[in-house]
Amino acid sequence: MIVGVLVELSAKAVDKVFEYNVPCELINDIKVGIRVSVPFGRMTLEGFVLEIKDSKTTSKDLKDIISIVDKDIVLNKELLELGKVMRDKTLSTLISCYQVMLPKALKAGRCGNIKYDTYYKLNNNYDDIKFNDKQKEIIELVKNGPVIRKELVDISLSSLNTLVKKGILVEEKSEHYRVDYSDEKFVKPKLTVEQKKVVDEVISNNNNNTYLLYGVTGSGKTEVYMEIIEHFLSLGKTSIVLVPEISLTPQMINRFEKRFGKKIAAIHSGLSDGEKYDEYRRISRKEASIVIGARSAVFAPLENIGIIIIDEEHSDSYKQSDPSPRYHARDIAILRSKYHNCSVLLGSATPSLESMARAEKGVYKLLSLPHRVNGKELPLVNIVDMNKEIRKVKGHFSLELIDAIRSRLDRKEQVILLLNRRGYSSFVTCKNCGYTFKCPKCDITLTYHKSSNTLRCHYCGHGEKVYDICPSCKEKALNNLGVGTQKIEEELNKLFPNSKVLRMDFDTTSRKGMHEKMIESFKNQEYDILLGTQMVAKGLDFSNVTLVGVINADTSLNIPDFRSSENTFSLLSQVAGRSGRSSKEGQVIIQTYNPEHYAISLCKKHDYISFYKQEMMIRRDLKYPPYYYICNIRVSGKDSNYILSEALKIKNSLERNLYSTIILGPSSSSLFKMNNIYRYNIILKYKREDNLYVALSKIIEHYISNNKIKVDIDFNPSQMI
DNA sequence: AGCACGCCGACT
DNA sequence: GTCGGCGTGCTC
Repeated sequence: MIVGVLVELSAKAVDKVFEYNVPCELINDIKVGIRVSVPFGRMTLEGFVLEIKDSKTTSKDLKDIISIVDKDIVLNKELLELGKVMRDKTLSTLISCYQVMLPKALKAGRCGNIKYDTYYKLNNNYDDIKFNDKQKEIIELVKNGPVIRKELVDISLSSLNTLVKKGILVEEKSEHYRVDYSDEKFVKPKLTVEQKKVVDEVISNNNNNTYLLYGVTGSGKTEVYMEIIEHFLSLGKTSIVLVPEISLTPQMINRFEKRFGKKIAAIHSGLSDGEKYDEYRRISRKEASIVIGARSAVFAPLENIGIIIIDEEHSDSYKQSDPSPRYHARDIAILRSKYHNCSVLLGSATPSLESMARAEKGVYKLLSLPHRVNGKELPLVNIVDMNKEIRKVKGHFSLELIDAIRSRLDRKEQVILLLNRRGYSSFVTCKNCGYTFKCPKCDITLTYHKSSNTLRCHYCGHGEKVYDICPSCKEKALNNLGVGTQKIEEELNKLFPNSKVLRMDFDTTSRKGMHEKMIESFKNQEYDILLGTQMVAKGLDFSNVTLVGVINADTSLNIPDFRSSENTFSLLSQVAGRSGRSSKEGQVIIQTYNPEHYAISLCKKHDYISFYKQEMMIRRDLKYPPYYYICNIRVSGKDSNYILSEALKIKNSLERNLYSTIILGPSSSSLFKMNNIYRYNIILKYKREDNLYVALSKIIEHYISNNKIKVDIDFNPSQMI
């Protein structure tokens, strides 16, 4: 038997099928999609069997497969095909596409460990032997059926082994899952008319549709998801729910567990590799039929999928950007939905412009939930103009925000404060008027480069000198921005010495389980104020929170990215939605130096539609998505001169081969020199370019086995650093 | 990724 | 004359 094997090395040069002979003793166990161990050059590698080329013959020119790694298939037919489409769409290696689908324990070159429970039971014919007291005790314990080892208290392993040796006891092993879900029953809430309508639409139309569910914060999207899942469960179909990792908290998993019990498998970063492996096996064995997880859960090996749900669909966490393959979970979901002939449901209070535009064109079907389930209006949003407040503020707090916090503390209500700290790049603003430097061609914030004391645009490479006088108000008040949560915490402690502040940011939540613990203790009202970065904005549901304060709305607005307005609008809307979620009225206070910016003023009105329309006009004028696609070509290496000259060559070659594409750059990256690696970006903007994949593949081909330069291609990048 | 092959500089 | 530098190419 001859099989085609893809080995575990993720390099373009070896990203192809190699043929091997299968020795006779392995023939019966060989299946497509299995993991095998093979000799490769002087190495021994693991890989996946992709095809059975010839079931009869063998060839002298081929090497033999060494062994089969695990007896079960790790990649089914659907995933094997999906990987090939992914490779073609992302221009990455096939092996990397397969590896990203699997939990660590099942990736080629890794091994997982399975935990077992040991049981002891009585062998059928054991009499006519003399027992001592200990042995009689054991027999007494196990005579009514198998007993698990850990329940045999005070009994040593050696006495058990003796009985096993004598053939009196039989030892049995069964797999033990490290994660367990309760099966408590739960009364489901009654849906509103609005919610029911959405559910009916999705379940009645049992076709291959992509729905965009635009539902305001607190409109009960999760309830809708669960109702739809239940419907498909009753038809014997499975479901996938994708959630941004940050909102995949025990609080959230609990809601699904209460409704579906052991039917769910939740895959999140809080699980160990072993626990993830166990969850994955429960899915493969059809023991779990509802998978909840972050981006990679879109590859869950479910069969007979009824619905794929992507919650907070605008979240950039659905795009994998760092290691290749640079895929978007939404694209994968849609590909899988075609295979399963099921629908995809994208949900958000602030849909991405791409999705909304598709819904408008009729590519997606638009559904909406315009009201909150508690019947309350969305919270009142007050904008504090920090330009006017500047002489009255104490540290980073305006008097208005201080008063509002004080009144909640007096009423024993809770406060969430958002310190907006998206991104890492530094930019220059005017302390006096809020002016920021923008690129005249690209309309994005210029980034400050300390080494050359210049401001640069990362899109087109435009650069200008830094002045210390603001061109707008002529004051000498320019500064580099960036505040930390510790600083704000100190200010809070001074302003409200009797209040308990819980600080939640990357530093305080990096220890395993801390994020969950903090959310739990804030919910139990052990703290008065929750101060945090982006992570306090999503999905949290605290009934006693009646005030949300945004310390600095502008930071995300000033990020050098064409999506900065969109990201700001959605962040502010999301965090505003944390206020007034139960019977008490909610309020939101947003501090900003740009009160008239549409991303902020329209957030005050909770007016997503107007924001969408205004932002779309800008995107059209500046040729950004969703009007144009963007592709980023990142060229990196140690020799700066060589990298730049090759980047220019790439640009020239693209200019010769592409006809309707706008080519920008090469421009130096904001992390221009990182670990002594220099980076340049070439950005492509195109509507339709038939020759694009061919042209880009040729470039990749050209640099195969050139280790002085690395060329990475990112279609629809979420950010371009 | 590894490892061999191969073609030019400074050495016993 | 040889040792070794690492650029190039191959691995079923």
